[in-house]
Amino acid sequence: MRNHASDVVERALAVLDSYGLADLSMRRLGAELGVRPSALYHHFASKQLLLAAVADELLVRGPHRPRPAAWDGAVVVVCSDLRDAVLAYRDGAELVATVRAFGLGASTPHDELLATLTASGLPPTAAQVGASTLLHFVLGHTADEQLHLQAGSAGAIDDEPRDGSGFALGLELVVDGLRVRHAAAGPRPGPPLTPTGRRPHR
Amino acid sequence: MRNHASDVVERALAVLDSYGLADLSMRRLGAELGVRPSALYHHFASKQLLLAAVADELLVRGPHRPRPAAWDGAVVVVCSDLRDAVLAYRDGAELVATVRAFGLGASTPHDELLATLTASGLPPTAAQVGASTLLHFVLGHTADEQLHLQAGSAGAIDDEPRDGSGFALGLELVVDGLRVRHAAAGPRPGPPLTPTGRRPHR
DNA sequence: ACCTGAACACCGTTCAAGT
DNA sequence: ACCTGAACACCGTTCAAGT
Repeated sequence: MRNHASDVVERALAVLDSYGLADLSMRRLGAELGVRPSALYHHFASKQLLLAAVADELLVRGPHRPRPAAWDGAVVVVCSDLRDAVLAYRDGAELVATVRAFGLGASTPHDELLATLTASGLPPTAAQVGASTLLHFVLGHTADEQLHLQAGSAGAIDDEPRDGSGFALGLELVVDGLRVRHAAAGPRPGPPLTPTGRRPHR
Repeated sequence: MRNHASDVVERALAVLDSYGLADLSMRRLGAELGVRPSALYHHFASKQLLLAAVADELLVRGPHRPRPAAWDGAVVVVCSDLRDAVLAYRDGAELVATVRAFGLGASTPHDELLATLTASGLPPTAAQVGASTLLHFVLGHTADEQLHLQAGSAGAIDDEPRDGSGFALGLELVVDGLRVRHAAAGPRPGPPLTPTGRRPHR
């Protein structure tokens, strides 16, 4: 089939969106590409590295809105871009969180948050904690939303429905005395989430 | 061998602490109990349910310090207890987070946080977001600590060492205008983390 | 009540060999 | 450069049958 690494990543994104992260196996992906699973190891040394590449591609495909000059406004936009990027693919938040946990992936949102918070005048330790906290917040909460939406559509877990209108209603974060107003974006209108926990951005 | 469900949970905690969550398989656990893997399904309908019971037991074994009367002080203690509970077993934070993500487990910390924030006079939506955010923060950050400590000891991932002195250095959370001071506990002395990402509490 | 034995339908990964 | 074929060492789960 003469696939490129980019073909593999693209197909992986399609499998992810259609069947979810749990069903994104090397064997499944190989079959989808008309290739033996072992062939994938020519392109990626491990599944972890493959997933890292998939997560990076997912983030690249997300929105990249212009950053406001003010650091607190910039933080809001970075977090919103991240949220929209992971919501565009099924299990996107879980994927990015997993890759991050393993210390892989480009981690552009983390770097940008850290740079923004540092540029705001925060001491390095506070900026590190702030960036880490914001990422946990956005990815964790968004993963919850996606997971519960899928559970609801699959009928796997019965749970009272959560409001999916936004992930940081009226929330503020104060890092070492400096305020990040609505740091993780307030309730936004936007199209509602699909029952698969996926939402097209733009 | 005539095991009880409680024997299975106890042994699972031992396996978790010795070999980590990834190596806690039904087959491994069965072997450790001198029993076929299928025997475990007499006690728990699925691995998920087993893990939920293990996570609950882990939380029960954690510290339960008295809650201050003031709601913001109580939040600090609830979060600190949670942190110490999950730090007492290898991969504890990851385990509890996983179980929580699947909507299983007693979720006592979540309920208590929600009750505390609600009692503070927060509107229900803000209390929900606050409880969820605090949990993501504590579990996410603690999981990072444990994971990176293990990675360091195993030499699996090379990464600049993070300071493990605390997980919320000088951090405050403001939910809907009401301040939760040092909500997730500041730097505490306490014994340092072991290289396996585990710390005996008390 | 608790467990065995055997099977089913899967995993990630390695590696010599092919084209 | 990309892939096959075959193997290795695993998974979770089901289910009739044993004690």
